[in-house]
Amino acid sequence: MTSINTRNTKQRSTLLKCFDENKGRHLTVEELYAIAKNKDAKIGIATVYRNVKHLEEQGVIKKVELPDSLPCYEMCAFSHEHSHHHMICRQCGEIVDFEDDLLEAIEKIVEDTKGFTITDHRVVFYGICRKCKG
Amino acid sequence: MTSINTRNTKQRSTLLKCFDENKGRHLTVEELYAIAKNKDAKIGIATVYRNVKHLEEQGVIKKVELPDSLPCYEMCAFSHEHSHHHMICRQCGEIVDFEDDLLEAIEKIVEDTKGFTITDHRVVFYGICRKCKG
DNA sequence: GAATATAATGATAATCAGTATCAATAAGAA
DNA sequence: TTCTTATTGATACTGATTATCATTATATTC
Repeated sequence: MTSINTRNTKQRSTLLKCFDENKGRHLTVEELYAIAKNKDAKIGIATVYRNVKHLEEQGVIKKVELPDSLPCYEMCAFSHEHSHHHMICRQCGEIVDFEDDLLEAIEKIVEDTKGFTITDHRVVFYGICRKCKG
Repeated sequence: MTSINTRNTKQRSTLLKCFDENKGRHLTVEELYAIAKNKDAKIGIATVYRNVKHLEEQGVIKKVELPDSLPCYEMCAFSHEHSHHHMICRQCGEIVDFEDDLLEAIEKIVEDTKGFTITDHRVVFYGICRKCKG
């Protein structure tokens, strides 16, 4: 379970536990820091930044960048189980996930016409959610 | 041609001219500042930031946020003429535009299943471009 | 065209997210 | 237990963006 040049510290497993207990949420570094503080009041913000970078490099968590907001992170396990994209409501700001692999057809067309081999994509839809439509 | 509570300054039209002469490019604030300096050596960076925000609010330019990079701006006229998305090559970093309205089918599905009325979308594809594939 | 009100400017201080530094700590191998 | 060094916490620093403020200049009114 131990990687080369990596040590399993109390802080790192605390942060992993935070992600694990918040599957399905996207956490900013500050949010993660606040949650982690409840488990380890002495944890430092720099440690949170360092471990977020580290866990992202290890492929444990995934960065989610939505427009006009700070980057968020979520567990890869979750995002793999449910390959999903994001919809943002222009009115209430709520972020709704939706599972989907409908983009594959589009990717095929782009690959054919542009000679561009697509490995990944990020998609955000904007609109008005069901709730705000009343 | 004059809006309420708005004055057409030399600096603002300089910046508009910069955008107009760079249609199809995405400019960061710093890039815009450098280009504008050639036309008006005395223009200040704060003025560039202020006018970018102003022009965006007026719907004259559009913010383009790509992952892991600074926000860019482009003229809306251009982005309307050619509704386009972005492909980023993982190898050389080149950003390729592609025109498309293939997402409409997907939007219809999302609207039907989620009750979410979609008004806009932002899409980034990642992959390897033709050049890098050799 | 002069007077006027105030939007806009330029310079720069302040803010904010994220990174670098560094001495102290602690994980894990020997 | 000893030892190497990855990691930590505190904090200084950086770079991008925003706020402040005295000054300038636009556009309206006379």
